[in-house]
Amino acid sequence: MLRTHTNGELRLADVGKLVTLTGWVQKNRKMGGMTFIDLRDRYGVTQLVFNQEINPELCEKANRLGREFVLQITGKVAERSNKNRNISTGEIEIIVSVLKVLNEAQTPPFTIEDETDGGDDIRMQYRYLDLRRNCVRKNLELRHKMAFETRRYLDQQGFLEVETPVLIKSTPEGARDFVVPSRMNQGQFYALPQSPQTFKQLLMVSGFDRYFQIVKCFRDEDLRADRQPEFTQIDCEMSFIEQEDILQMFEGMSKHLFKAIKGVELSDFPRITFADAMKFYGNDKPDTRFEMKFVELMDTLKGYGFSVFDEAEYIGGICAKGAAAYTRKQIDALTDFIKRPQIGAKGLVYARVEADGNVKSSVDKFYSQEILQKLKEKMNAENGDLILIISGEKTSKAQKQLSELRLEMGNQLGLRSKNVFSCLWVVDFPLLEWDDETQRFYAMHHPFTSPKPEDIALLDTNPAAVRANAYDMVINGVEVGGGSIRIHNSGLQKKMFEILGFTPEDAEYKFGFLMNAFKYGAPPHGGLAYGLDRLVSLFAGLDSIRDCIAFPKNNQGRDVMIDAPSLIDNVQLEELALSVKK
RNA sequence: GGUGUGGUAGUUCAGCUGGUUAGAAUACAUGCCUGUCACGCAUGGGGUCGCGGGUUCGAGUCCCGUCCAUACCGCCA
Repeated sequence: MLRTHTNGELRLADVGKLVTLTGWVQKNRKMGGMTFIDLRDRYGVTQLVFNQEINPELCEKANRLGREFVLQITGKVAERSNKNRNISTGEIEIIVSVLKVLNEAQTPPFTIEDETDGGDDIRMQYRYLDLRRNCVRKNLELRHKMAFETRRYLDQQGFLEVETPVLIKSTPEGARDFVVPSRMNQGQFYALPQSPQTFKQLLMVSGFDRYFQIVKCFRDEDLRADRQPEFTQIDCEMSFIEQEDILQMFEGMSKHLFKAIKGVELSDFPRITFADAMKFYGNDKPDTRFEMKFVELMDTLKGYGFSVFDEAEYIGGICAKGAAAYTRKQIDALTDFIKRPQIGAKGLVYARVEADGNVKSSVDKFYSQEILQKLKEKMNAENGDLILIISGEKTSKAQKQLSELRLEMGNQLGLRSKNVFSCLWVVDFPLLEWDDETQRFYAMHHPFTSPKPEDIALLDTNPAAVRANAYDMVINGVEVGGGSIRIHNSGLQKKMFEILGFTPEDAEYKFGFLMNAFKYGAPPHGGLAYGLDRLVSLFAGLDSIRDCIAFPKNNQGRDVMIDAPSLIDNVQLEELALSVKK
């Protein structure tokens, strides 16, 4: 070993020991007669002292050390005369007697500190330096701990981690596949898995009744702060279970993680149906850290000559507690916010409930105080509250807009603290989703999701109304996981493919292996997959999942550090029998 | 594919209504400094104002195009 201790472990009790440390120069403070160097590694920082009077040559040598030089030093642990209470090793320092430069370093393009002077771009380009920063390293440590606790919990519950292949078959349902050309089978392509979905179902057929895998998944879609082209799932599947068993098992896992990692005891997760989530929050992943539920106002406000409302298919309001003091300027800003093209609302109606109980609205022309009092009652508003109302010609669109407004108000009123965790299950998702553009149904979850038994009859008459045995785990408005009870009957699976517009040949070509497997005794099964990146971000209070990924891609799907993707040379193309369009 | 924001020193940014030699902080270098820990003080070097075109006597600033970054919408079974 090149060292006897790390830079985070020496304390007063170690005073007098002769130690050897290694690490990077965090800071070199030259005081003239003496020099202090902060030596950093992953465990912390230890101060080194060099004294001109005691050892002038060594002190001179220390003065020439730049940031990020790699050192090995030997010296005696001493108590500091001036202690630094801010760091764990702040009561001691090392009086260095031997100094060896293990490697020199160029000056890094940004400072290696929590409050770095580097922007995102330069930090990503030099990610290996960025990862030296305390705050970034901590995120990866948290990620490790969460993966470890996940394995511990699932192992205790009898789950087996089984690896599934990464080179698989392209089945372009849903997200676009990343595709890999085959050299030995020219003109043919593997796809990278969007999830190990079919494989974990096959493992159920094989009798691995409790499977999990912490696994990379790939989707070739546009990126977001919470979306990377490659991301990690905690992928789980169980046999001989019902929906309730899955919810219990993974609610238990979430509770375990919160307890083990954050020391937080969670109470049981409330459950809300998809229909109610849309009705009360306009969102299938509601942020339930705060109430501010939608109140539908068609009966209250329609038919009084205000044409915008009279012609609306939906009128809905939220009640912002204590926000009646909002100025005209603030309300105008909210109006601008929801009018942005991304949200696209036409306008915002507001009603202030004043201190005396009177309601003052932006549509007083059309509504008497009597009606406004009814509105106040319906909204369950108290004096000092602000009622915000959005209407629209299409219910789903207006609810979406109101949802954005609700979240923004939550932000503005400070109701979305990163230290509060509100978990719930959203259940009873629709099985199918109609797409106007292609004039066909798509599976809302995926084509292996089973319909609720009581809704199966509707498959032929009203497919849009069929509910699925599908569920999402939502924490603080983040969809951290989702899953379903699967179809385990080849006949029903065949019917699903039919409804989804697959020809029998198509279904056979893409998923024949699965339907075939179901003929050989498939057990009832179902599962769930967590987005590990999102879960870690949530635990760490990060704004972007990039911050908990060691080497993430940028907005264009590029790794700017290694400069990928890149061109390949003609020899490679020829081997693959590919040509690239110019 | 679309909308918004941004691109100026190694880095993070300021630079107004177009007008002298483009600034600050930090980083870096040199010197001074024996208890610093965001050390301090002094001095210094450092610029293709993303790129191309246009308007103008004159463009970092205005216009057009383009590239890059970023947030969001579409997309994400």
